[in-house]
Amino acid sequence: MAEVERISQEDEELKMLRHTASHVMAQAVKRLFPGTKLAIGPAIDNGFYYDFDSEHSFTTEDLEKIEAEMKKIAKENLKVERFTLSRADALELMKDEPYKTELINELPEDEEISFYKQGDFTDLCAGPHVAYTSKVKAFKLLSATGAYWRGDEKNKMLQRIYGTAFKTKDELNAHLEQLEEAKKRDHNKLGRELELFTTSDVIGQGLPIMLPKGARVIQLLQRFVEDEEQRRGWQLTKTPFMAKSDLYKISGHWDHYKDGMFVLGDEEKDKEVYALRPMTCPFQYQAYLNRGRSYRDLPMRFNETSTLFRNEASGEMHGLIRVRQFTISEGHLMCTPEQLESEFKGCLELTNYMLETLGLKEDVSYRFSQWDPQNREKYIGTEEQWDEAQGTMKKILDDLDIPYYIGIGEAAFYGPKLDIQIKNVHGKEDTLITIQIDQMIAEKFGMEYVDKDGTKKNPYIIHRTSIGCYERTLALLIEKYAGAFPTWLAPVQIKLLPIADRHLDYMYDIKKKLADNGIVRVEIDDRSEKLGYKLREAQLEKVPYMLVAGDKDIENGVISVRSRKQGDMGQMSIDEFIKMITEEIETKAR
RNA sequence: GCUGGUGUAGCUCAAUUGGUAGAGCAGCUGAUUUGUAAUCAGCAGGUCGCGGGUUCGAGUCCCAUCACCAGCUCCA
Repeated sequence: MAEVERISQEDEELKMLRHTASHVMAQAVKRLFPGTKLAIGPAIDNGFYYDFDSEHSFTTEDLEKIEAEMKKIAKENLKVERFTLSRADALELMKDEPYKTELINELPEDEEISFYKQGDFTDLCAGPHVAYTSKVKAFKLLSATGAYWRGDEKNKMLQRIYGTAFKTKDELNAHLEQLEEAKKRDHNKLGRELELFTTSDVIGQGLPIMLPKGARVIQLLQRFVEDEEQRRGWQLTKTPFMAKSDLYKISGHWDHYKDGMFVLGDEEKDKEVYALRPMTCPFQYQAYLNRGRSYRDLPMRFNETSTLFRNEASGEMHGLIRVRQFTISEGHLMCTPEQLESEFKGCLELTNYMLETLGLKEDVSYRFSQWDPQNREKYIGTEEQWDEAQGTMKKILDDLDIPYYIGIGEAAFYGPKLDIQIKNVHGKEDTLITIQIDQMIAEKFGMEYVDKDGTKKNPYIIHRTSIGCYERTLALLIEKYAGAFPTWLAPVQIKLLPIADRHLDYMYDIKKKLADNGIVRVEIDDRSEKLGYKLREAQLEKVPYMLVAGDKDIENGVISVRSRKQGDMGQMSIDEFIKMITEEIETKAR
């Protein structure tokens, strides 16, 4: 299948409309805040933005004013006209716009310099646009935030206003409603409400506390992953959470990643400096180096449920998606060049199996992350080595028919990656899983094997995760299922509801019987009679099964079953129920 | 790290221009014994994120700091 374009589902017309909306917004801002300088204002997925440089910092109230002005501009029904200028005339026209001037100066010699004009507003722009401002009628400004000029943190921070626009008011309202719905599924809100995790001011940023229910889900995932990996020939290691700086100097992390590490001690003063590990690689390599290896030992597949520490910048943290301490289903695979393709395939198959089981398979996309030859200091190795590693990966991806897109500059410092990307409920994309080929680091660590011909060679290394890191994966699962986990993963699978106090003992018997059959994620609501069946929504909706018992059930020795999926299932014997739920858990049904 | 916003009870939110911190839900106690979204009564719950300052007096104003949120940059 090879490289694919990421096709935007939006049609060109909608893009044009949004682009024009961004011009209308810029026009409104110029009218209301005359000194404002313009940067850029494109259409994006789901909307548009414009970056401004202004003394005034835009507030929510300003957004309302700008919206009102935009409505006026739409009403004025200005014609949107395109014209072109010579470079000199273009620079003259934009002499008060430093950002536009910079853009004009960087346009290639032979490029046509086009402008779009609507009434009192003219903007440097490649277009295209809709013909009249009156087309921009169903729009809404969403937020005012900061953004660096040209996306570079060394540049000035500008003010970005995001908005969205649709052809009709109905479509706009539907979209806004969708945004509200997404907020409700947000793992950072829902996960706290459901008591999966919390945070604490005195523990610190990016260090979530897993509450019993969240810890339970992660434990279930972890057992599932470790068992499956073992089945597929992976060997578990347990390596230290920290090491002397020596280790990271060999791996190159000390030079390339030190800012991202928690360093214990002072390099100037202390004889030895330690650092918490930001990745597992160099530790598992030591396991490989335990003794001499032969080609007969390969492939060697090491896995580890590995806790890592990364000193992320303070503004980066987000719920369980971006944290400073996390636990990843880590693995490193040492193999011969001949084995690389089939082993890579094995890693991918394992990953796909995990994604399918979790129900996330249809939500991911594949990114072939390559180095950026323009930014050499970010990477180790020679151009030849990178060409070879990327060539190998390309061949593998093509042979495996993976529909990928390319991400330049997204590679690890030691090699290319296949990143499996997923979007959260707000449409923001993150890496869930990564599989990387590394043809460079084995040599640095002196990792060798004796080949058939008696010569020593460096193995190829695949760095990979099978399910990603548990915190992030949990976050995505919370959002995917809106907190209603599949039965096999649900922290509480069954809620027992006695009708009245006198039915409580019966429920304790039921609970014991379930426990005897290995079903322990069970809660008795022993206050249900006190609450008058006032059941908390969050709990009720998120629990796969509720078992109710009253006089009639006890008389017949049965329970009344209510399933989240199927509703009222009527009465059944406890044995029947156990059989049913056990099967559901075993098949990991969604 | 940068830009902007937000921190009042477990949760959702009040508190005139600076003048004694309130409500609903949740919790606890008691009554009620009821077939699935709200039974009744009572009780308790707060160093207004933390620390300074201004003031006769600060939840309200100022400074600093921590955390949370949106975005940028960075990243699993």
